[in-house]
Amino acid sequence: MAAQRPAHEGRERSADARSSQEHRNTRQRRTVVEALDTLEDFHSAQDFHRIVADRGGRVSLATVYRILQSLEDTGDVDVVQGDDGQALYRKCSADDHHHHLLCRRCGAAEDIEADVVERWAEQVGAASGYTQIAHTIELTGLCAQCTREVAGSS
Amino acid sequence: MAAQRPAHEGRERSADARSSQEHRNTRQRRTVVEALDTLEDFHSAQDFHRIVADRGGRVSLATVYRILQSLEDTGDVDVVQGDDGQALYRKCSADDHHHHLLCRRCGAAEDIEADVVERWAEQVGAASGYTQIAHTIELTGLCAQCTREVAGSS
DNA sequence: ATTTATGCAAAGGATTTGCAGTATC
DNA sequence: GATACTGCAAATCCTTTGCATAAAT
Repeated sequence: MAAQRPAHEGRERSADARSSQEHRNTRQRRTVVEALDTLEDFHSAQDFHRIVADRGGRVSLATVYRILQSLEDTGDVDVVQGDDGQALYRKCSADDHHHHLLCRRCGAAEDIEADVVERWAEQVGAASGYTQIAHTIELTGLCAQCTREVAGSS
Repeated sequence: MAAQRPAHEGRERSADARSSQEHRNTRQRRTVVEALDTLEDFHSAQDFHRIVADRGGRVSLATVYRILQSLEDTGDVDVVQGDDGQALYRKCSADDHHHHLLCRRCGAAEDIEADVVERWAEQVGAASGYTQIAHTIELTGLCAQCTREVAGSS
């Protein structure tokens, strides 16, 4: 019923409620985490599977899903729901809350901090009597590069 | 690849690029649209199918999907991707661009206009050299009612 | 040795599509 | 009557699961 909601809500999570569970340090887990660390932007589980495969890693799709899910539980990845309904994962780089600006065409991603919006969200929520406001904010557009390319070909 | 993007982008759509196509006025279309008009908050296609059925309407699931899709194209519904990856539809009450504040607990939804953010989005995008900025902004929280109820039971 | 993780294949759930039949314009 | 719309069932796509096996502690 509720709409999209990224792993990170507007609220901060207690710094100890995540990570360092008793996960077994398997090759596939290491492989996926490494891929995750390498990539800057959001990718689907299927993407990770392919990416890992391209790099010579061999991890079954089901396992990729399981690992990603486990990382989601421990708060080590950000998750957003893609347009087409597939879940997109990205390493949780900063511990602080932040948002993204994605290029619709090439997938590039930039982090953007948004004090303004943080405040705005709290404000609007409060005005309607809502509490525990969390927000999902994603900006998409065409990066400078793609803007040029698109202009050139049209 | 790109992240969630609601029916309404940050851009305004030309007031005539939507609605009033040459859709045939079929019983099933009327039925679905009526349900849509009745309900205030977001519901999945499957929800609509069931709701319509409960009211005695007989519209196949596939058709519900097709109608909802067509309404999306004409800009007559707002669409957001639910947590579990299912698309949620709601009638587009206002003609202007707006966002939502949803209650995580009871699903209530409020419209919120957000000039501030509109401007902010443009600004941030431009600062990074991005063009054609679109934004997805969803606020979730606990409505006043639910806030009370939750407080009472914990 | 125990216990958790992995692979594979099958199962699920949401959404789409092909096609023949039907309703609308 | 032509054409768009519907229903049904099959087909996709993403994701989850059951189960036997392999690996980690």
